[in-house]
Amino acid sequence: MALFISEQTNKVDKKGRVSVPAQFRSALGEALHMGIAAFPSFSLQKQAIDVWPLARLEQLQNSLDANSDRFTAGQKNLAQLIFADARQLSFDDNGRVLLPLLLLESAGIDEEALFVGQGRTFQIWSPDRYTPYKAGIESQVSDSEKSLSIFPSAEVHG
Amino acid sequence: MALFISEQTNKVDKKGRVSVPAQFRSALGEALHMGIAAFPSFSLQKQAIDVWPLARLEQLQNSLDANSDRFTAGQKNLAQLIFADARQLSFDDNGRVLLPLLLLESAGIDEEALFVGQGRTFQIWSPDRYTPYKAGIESQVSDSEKSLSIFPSAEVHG
DNA sequence: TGACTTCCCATAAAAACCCATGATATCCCA
DNA sequence: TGGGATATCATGGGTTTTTATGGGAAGTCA
Repeated sequence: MALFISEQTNKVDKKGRVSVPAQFRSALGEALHMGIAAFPSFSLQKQAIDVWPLARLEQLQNSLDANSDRFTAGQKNLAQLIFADARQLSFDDNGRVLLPLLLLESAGIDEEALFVGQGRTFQIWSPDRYTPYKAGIESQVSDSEKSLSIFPSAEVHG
Repeated sequence: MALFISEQTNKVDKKGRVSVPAQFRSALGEALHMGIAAFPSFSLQKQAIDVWPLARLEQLQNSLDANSDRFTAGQKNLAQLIFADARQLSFDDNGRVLLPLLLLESAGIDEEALFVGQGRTFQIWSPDRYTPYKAGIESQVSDSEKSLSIFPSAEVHG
């Protein structure tokens, strides 16, 4: 499955429907039919919505089944919370999903939903919340980190 | 995949399309079909556009998945920003890509786009911005650096 | 019944696709 | 080696398709 990249703002209609950006849908590929899981982003203190392809949740469960000992108690708790809070979303014929009210509220989303690619997953933000959040992230990257190749191994392998 | 070298200026038409130099396209080889990712260059304070073959982004994601501990917090943030700011561009039958307005604006590109090879990646500049930038770079190379047989690794790797 | 979905159709804007052209560059053969 | 024939390239413009979005009708569940 391809990566989720780029940002895009789409409208939330009065029924709570939003178009998932076409690029994200095609990045899902086969996984499109399985659907996606959305839950308040724990890493962001529930400021936004995290979206995973359902297959990724299955992977997590498989991991837990197979190597339970490799997870800390905290990680297991987190997994529990994710399974509890996640909502499975499915696509209509136009590539839209219905965002449950609970999720919209927790992310402070009203009329517009901002989709943000994060590689293997993506997020959905209220534009108002995203702007300052992103500025914060940017300020946490030092100039030297910006100018150096982001690949630790790039200098070695070339 | 071959390297991106040389400079070339091409026109941006009113639809926002630009021909990617044929040499760059052939340097992409197979990667041409995967497409490329373009984002405001962090190392250049967003003065220009950085372009990576999509495969390079995938490499980065794989790296993050496998060796998360080898990255600094700042590098992880930078990766997040890249995934958010990058736009996936694909080629039409004539070797053109559609440059999103946001990227054109951030790079100050109007009618002409200057492609600059950077080895494994390339940049896209507004010609107006590039000229003084390049002059600055040149002035920062000392005479001794110019005259030395450069690059320690050149003799090693060949 | 009433709230909420799901399914269907309509539409404007944007993007992808297709074809045409002039300018270079490359090839080929006498 | 000259020079016409042949590709390739950059560029423009029209047409078709996709995308995002809205709303109605039918279906579902409590």
